[in-house]
Amino acid sequence: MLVNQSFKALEDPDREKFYCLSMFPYPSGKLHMGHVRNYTIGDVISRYQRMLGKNVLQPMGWDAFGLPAENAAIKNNTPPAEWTYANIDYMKGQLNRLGFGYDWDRELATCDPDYYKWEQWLFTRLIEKGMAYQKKATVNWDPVDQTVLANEQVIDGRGWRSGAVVEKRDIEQWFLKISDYSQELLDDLDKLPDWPERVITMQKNWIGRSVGLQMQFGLENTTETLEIFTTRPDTLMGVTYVAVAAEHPLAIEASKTNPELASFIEECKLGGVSEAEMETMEKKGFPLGINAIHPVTGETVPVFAANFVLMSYGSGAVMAVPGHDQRDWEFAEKYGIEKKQVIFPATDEQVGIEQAAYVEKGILKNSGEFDGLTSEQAFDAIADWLEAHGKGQRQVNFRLRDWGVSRQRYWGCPIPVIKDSAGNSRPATEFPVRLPEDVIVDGSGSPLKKMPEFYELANNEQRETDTFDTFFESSWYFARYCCPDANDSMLDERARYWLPVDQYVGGIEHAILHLLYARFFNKLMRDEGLIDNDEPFSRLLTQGMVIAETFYRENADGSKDWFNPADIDIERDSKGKVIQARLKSDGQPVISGGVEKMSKSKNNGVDPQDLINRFGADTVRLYTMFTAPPDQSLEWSEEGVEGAHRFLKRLWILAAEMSSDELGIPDELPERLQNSRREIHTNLKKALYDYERQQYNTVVSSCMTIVNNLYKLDETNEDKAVLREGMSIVLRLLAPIAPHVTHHLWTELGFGEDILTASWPQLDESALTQDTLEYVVQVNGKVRAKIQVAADADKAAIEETAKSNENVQRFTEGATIRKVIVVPNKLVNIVAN
RNA sequence: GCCCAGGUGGCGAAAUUGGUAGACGCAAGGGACUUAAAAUCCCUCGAGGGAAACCUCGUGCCGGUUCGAUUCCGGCCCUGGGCACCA
Repeated sequence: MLVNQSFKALEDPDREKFYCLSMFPYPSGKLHMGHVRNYTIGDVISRYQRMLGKNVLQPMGWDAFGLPAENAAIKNNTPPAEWTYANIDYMKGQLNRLGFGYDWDRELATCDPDYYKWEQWLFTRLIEKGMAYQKKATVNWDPVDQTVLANEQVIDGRGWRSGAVVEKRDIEQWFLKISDYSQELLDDLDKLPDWPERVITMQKNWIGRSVGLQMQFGLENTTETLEIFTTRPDTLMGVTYVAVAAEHPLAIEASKTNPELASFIEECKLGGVSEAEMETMEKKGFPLGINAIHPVTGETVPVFAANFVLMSYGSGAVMAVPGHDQRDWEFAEKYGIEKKQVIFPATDEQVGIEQAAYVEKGILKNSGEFDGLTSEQAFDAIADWLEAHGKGQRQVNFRLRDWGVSRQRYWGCPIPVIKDSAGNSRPATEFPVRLPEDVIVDGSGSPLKKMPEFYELANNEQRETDTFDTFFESSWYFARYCCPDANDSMLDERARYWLPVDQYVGGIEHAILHLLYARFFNKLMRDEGLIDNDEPFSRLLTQGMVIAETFYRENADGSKDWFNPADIDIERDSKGKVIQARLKSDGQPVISGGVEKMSKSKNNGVDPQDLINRFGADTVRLYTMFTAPPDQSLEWSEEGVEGAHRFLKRLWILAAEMSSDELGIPDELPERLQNSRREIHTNLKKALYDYERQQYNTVVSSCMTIVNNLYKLDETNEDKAVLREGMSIVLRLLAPIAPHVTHHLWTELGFGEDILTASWPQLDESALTQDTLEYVVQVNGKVRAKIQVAADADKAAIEETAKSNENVQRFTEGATIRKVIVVPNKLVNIVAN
């Protein structure tokens, strides 16, 4: 195939490389508009960099393991592998019809044993290094289907298929010690100046470094202690109770003699494990009938079991300060627990804790020897006291938790671990550990657990039947693209040539998890000696969602039927405002449900294939680039697509009426044509700037303005020369966005062989010069006039012209001019009163 | 609940980052061409007032800083993304 060769990337140490990567798709069936947008942005950047002369690599592949394949398998009775490979086939055809310049020789699919064998190998290395370990973790358990559910499969606390109330269950799982890299993952964010600020902030908050105090509360009548961490030691003297997880050993022990507590603990097992659910559910607790001993005062405070404390995070116990933490305040209010105010405002302001917790920092009172200290001073004083008394120590804590990579699913990479009859694990030694592909999935239990031919080994040993989290595969694919055929190692020297990725493009929804895991994996691979770079992605562009209007009718039972926007007619009033929407087929009204992310459930998706068939790939690409800046959401509009199509037609017609004579710009041009050239080059300047800052919607605007100006030109040879120059500029500016049309016109007009290898247009600064400039004149900040001033006029002359303007005089008459501000080349503001 | 964004004409948006608010496009209205329609081309297009010149108001809401605020600061409201097993 021709496209294959044009975009084949070879390592060439003599050329500046540019690795442009778009997040690979999950092969769900067919491309959706979100893919089209993502890959158009990536392709525009790749072609732009290529026209700048760089050695560009743009690969594509498939994030092929995942839950939807199992769901499709249940629904259609097709093996996940078969379904996945068929989807890959179809979607690859679609990508090619959109004209994306991929090096298909580097294509990879994560479900290919030649791919996943290397992550199995790496995982066994991590086990040997102690970077991977096993521990119990809580999952959503569907008691009817006897299966683990993803958070997405828990709807209102119930299993999506069975409808059964979901329970929490602790099972043994594999973890990666990402927490060992917390500090480096945080620090290295400073090495990423070309990442969006919001992504950096989100990652920082997610890693969540805090300096606090780890301390031990005693327990009455035992020698045991409770480990507790706090970031607010200054409020320690306000502790009035301690809360432990419902499944904390202390709670379990107490429940043996307390049936009410036992049933409370049972109740806490209901519901899912997601943080959003944990944080928004009603906070409940139950006293254990045990007291904890305050480490400083020695006073006793009651211990509660609480549903919002999780056993698997931290030590499963928290101290509670109702006076200065809102959640603790509400809990204390509910259970009649004492609230103690120990922090007071540093100002004269009177703030109590009767209505709500006082969460600000301030001055300590009611805190014994710490009275009068500020919160900051108290932090150190209390930490020193506890350290001196051996009851606690300062500690840096991270919110980031170790990454649980075990999944109790079939369609994933088998975890390469073998267990002996005693349950001891050892890493596998031969790779790949191949996933059987001819498998029946029925939605109950784990298919691999029902396949002795997979897990049974000699000597009574068994294979692990869990598979990896699919984030595992997507955490290193960017490196494998550099050397997808490396047979002897995970990566080879070619990875050192191409990495890091110069530009990564993908959805904002990946701002935290995927990007953090990929950064982590990059460091794991570096520490394994496979690559040298610290960070995988130098520059990041997070594109917004594709959204569209929704329309529905409500049925008698309250359910809704959703109609596709393509099947709706819109009526507007004389100002163009929408007054009514009707279904085309029956002419009856439908209700507008607002603008939402394109989805099957709201039936507001648009099929890219249909668009390509009707308008061509260039129109679809141009529309997605023009309608919104890449990082904002893009609202679908049929009329907008027609507008993009209209522009390409205008470009085509203008070119068709041109001659291909090579006319140069004469040294002397009439003022009319100097103005035309100034318009062209002003817009070229904007477009060059916008290409660099990746704001492609205004690149297209500038191109449209240039074309509008070219349409105004006359028939003289001088006009034709300006037209030819303008056309050569606009074609190259548009080439990365609409490659097919521009390539055709480029060769047709005799500009060159291949626009892809054409030189990037250069700005002619001399075309921008002007004899006179327009200044805006303001009086007290309000625009009162526009004046023409010679370009070389000095400040005094500009002021004089401004003051002498008739309308300006109207507004300054009778007032004293206090100040005149002149902003060069822009404006004059006269301050008068 | 917590973290992060974003709110500008009828609509998508722009404003080179503190200096003319609304570029470019869509929709709408008027006109030209046509027997007619489509296509194409030309004009109008934030709101209110005024023959006009021009004036007043206007960038989610309230307040502040500044000669000047869509842009900076403080407080609210709404919408969207993420919250560790969707990808």
